[in-house]
Amino acid sequence: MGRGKKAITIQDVARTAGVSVSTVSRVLNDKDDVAPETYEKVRDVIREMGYTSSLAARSMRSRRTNVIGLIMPDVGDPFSVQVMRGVNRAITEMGYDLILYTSSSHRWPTTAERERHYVSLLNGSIVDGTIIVTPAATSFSTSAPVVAIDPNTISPDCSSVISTNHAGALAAVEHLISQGHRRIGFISGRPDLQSSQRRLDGYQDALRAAGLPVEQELSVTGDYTRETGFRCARELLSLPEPPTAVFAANDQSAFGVIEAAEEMGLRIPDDLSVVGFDNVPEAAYSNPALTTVDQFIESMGHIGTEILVDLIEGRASDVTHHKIATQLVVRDSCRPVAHSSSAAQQVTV
Amino acid sequence: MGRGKKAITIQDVARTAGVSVSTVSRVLNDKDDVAPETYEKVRDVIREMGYTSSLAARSMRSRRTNVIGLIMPDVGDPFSVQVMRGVNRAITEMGYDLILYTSSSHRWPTTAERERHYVSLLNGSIVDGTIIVTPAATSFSTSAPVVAIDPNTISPDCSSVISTNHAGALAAVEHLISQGHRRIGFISGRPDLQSSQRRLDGYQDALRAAGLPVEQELSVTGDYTRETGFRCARELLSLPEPPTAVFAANDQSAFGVIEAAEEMGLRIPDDLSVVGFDNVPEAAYSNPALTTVDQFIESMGHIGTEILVDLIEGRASDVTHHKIATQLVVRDSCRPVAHSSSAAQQVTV
DNA sequence: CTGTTAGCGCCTTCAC
DNA sequence: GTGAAGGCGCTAACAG
Repeated sequence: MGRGKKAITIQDVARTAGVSVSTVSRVLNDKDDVAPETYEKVRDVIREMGYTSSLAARSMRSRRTNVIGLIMPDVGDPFSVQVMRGVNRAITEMGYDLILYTSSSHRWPTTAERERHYVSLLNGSIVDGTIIVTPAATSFSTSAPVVAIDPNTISPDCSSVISTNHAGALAAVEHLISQGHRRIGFISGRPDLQSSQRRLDGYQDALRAAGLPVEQELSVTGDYTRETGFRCARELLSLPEPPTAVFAANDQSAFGVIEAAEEMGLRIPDDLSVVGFDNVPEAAYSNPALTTVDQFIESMGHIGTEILVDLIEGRASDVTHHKIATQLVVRDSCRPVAHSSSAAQQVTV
Repeated sequence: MGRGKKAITIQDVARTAGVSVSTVSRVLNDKDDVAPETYEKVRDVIREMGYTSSLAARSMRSRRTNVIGLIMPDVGDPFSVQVMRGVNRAITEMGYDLILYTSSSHRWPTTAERERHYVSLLNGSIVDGTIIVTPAATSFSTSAPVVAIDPNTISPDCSSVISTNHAGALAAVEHLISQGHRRIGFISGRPDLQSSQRRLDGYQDALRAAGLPVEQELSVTGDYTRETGFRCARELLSLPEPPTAVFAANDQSAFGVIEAAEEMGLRIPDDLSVVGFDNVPEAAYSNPALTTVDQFIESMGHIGTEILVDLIEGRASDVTHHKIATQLVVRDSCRPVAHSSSAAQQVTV
């Protein structure tokens, strides 16, 4: 609707209802010491005028807005979207509103600075607390609580939610090994994230446990994006002796691997086995359906929100680091190496 | 980081810089009447203290926050995500910040009421204007401008961005007809949206133009979701005389159709041709790759933002309704009916 | 029960 | 070029 219509304030409501602003405020905040008839009358006026109290003014007076902030690195990537779903479900249950903050990355030199800017912008202003997904920053100066989903390696002194990345990676690589794969490539995630580091450890530990060599050339550094997964896969598959299987640190990277393999004329799983990590919804729909490690991302968002609300409402005060158990999900992107064409290849060599 | 740390205010900055708050305010807003040395000093103090002005207080005084709001029906659905990408790119270019508002749906009886709540909550408060995606509400009482992406049928008196839905649907169905399909099913979208209505019109007009009958049973009402697409497809394919092709009003529905077809043992495109609408990124990755109508969703978000910013900055005052041209994208989910098994079926009947 | 009085943190005249 | 005062819309004491 058009311009010029000045927003109606609590004053307008008070005037037309014939009461004082404080009475309206009381009704707004459901204080009990208001006469039923007055309450009704004010409620009616509020409804009729379509009045909504100004978030800005409200948050300036009371230290509670019932709004929580969510800061994510990139809207649109499946991981973040899943976290958001969990957060959204949680706030619904707990009676909060959600504000997602995002911004022009180019105005800030580094992601970390950008994040810090948002946190201080939101926190102690219009938001009671903030959830930050895969943070690059390691500390925040703010009066309101912050919880990190998939935190940085520099363990921040804020609460966090993370999954059992090491165990998950172990399970994924063991699965591959049990299928007879000996040359297993690895594409890591964003190096600054705990999850990435732990998955690399898991990969290497699985190899060692099976008595396999940990070869440098089979392990390349990615950043959890599809594009990088694609590039890294090309690199791995162009090796003189390419891997027969690739463990990608997340599903996005795994999709990149599949794309690269297809482009190079390799069939999955016949010529190359691929395992991802995350179990984003797309993993089930991809072709072939992706074998991956479920880390219950939605739950991570949900639990993170619960922790945050506990902090906000004073039910908790310590920093907590919640761990979520992962689970291997076997689908169609892997098969025993014996039947793969690489085996045939070995014969010819 | 921890609790208790009271947020630092402009007063703190003023005190430690040895100037008055108004001087700090001037520096903050880049007013020119500040002595260079004072400016430098204040800037330094601000940086050192890590001060960020309170969004709440700021937006209460000045009618400009450089933040625009985005309200979408469901975070996570590909259409909304694409719009968000476009909006995000636009605000980056124009130096704005973005706040996405979402909330507990159960607290509000209808989507429309919820939307109105957000608009009045954000607008005239912490946001200079709002973009609303596929709105259910038809009007908003607010002082700040609003632009709708894919607006409601009740043409709202706010600016909007929409694509040439009729032409797009026409092209899609003509494509199917040119391949020999005569029984073409249609799954509509959310009935309250202009886009859905126009796509239905396009479907019917294409049929009529080709001299084909418009049969009631071949046209079912969906709501742009994958689940409903799935249900509708089962319905269509269970008909005594099922269609040989289905035009789904959007890609999500089309994915549902593909899923349903597979579950019923039909192969795509051999046994059933499918066309979608939107050309979301997933359409290219699906199996088979989906033939669809591109409506350049990201551009819709980008252009919508440009319109909004023009409104905010006073460069425009009229409501504008921007149209984006659609384009048919042929991929692998359709094939001429002559080779399909339905043709064989006709022989046996 | 309800109205009056102070500000919350900031920006904007208006003096100096 | 800079400071002081007023008020944005609202809530939280206090009075009555």
